[in-house]
Amino acid sequence: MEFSDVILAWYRTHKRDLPWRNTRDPYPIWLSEIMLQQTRVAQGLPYFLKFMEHFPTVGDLAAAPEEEVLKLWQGLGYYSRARNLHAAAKTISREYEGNFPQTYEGLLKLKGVGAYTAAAISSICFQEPNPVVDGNVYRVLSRYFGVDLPVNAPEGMRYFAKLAREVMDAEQIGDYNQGLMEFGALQCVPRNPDCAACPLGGGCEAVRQGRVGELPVKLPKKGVRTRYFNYLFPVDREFRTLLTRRNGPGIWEGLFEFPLVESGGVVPEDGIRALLPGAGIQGLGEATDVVRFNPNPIIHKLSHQHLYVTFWIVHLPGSLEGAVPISQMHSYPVPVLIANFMETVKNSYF
DNA sequence: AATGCGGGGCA
DNA sequence: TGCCCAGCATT
Repeated sequence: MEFSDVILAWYRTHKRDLPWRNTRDPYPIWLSEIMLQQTRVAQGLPYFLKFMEHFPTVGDLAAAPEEEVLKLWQGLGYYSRARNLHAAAKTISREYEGNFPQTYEGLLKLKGVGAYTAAAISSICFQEPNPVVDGNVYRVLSRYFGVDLPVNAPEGMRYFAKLAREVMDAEQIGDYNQGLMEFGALQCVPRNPDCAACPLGGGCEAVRQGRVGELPVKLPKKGVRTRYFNYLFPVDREFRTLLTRRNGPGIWEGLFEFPLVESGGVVPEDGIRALLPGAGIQGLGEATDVVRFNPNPIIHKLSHQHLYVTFWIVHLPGSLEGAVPISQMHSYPVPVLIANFMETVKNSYF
């Protein structure tokens, strides 16, 4: 048996029963593919179920306000995926009369759909023979064929794209693609794979050379940036607060947050008042009282940034312009960091 | 060609 | 702690 036959045979007996399998309807396939970009199945699954329930069709998704889409996406990260998902739904609904493009090239035009996702949808839904190349595929191919080109550099990406096409099974492309990814996720795992139990064992170049632990090769990524965030949680006379939308570019674009002042380091208790104007919010200067909420900064780690976050309670004697009742602040799409604070402050303060 | 973009799980 | 995850858009 050659490579693709082993993958297909393995897939038939090991495939997980997931809700987007056993369908060729592009809507759930597309939704799952977007959600699973850089995201584990276990993390994306509940979001998929939630979205399918709220938006049974692409038309339902297109008709929703972006804020509602972001709220449902809250916690899944990489929020541009949600905004692009929504934009693509509008395109499909309004320009394509609710029908998905049925070719790789057509799918590629949709916002948020790149080479991987176009290959996945076109192969699974329309049997177009395009190989998917994701993190799983890089790992399996680099090991089985003993390729040590960096998978995150252009030359390596071109090489693996070509290799992937050469070894695919064009006749059963949908199952082959899903099988190869499933194989990477369950058998050819990143660390300490059980090569003794691998159906490809005999033909694996990495096993033969004793280099399983070295492959795939990845170029080091840039270090993380450290930032200091001071969130001002205004509480006015009528127990209302202020939430503003983050307009990009940058992290959490499209999500809401409390007035924010960034500083060069952790701000002492007697230093916060001088920073209030930095939030650019009228009325904060009239605060009777500004109290640090968390004694030590909350360290919120993102892939590319480490945030040291302090929340400050800003008591206002008057009435705040454009404020939202504290009882309703939970309905806004916010970063996990803000959601956690809202939950804590609700339990400990009010 | 390089960089930025979340959050969670695991050894 | 560092690495990885069904990648993409932007520069």
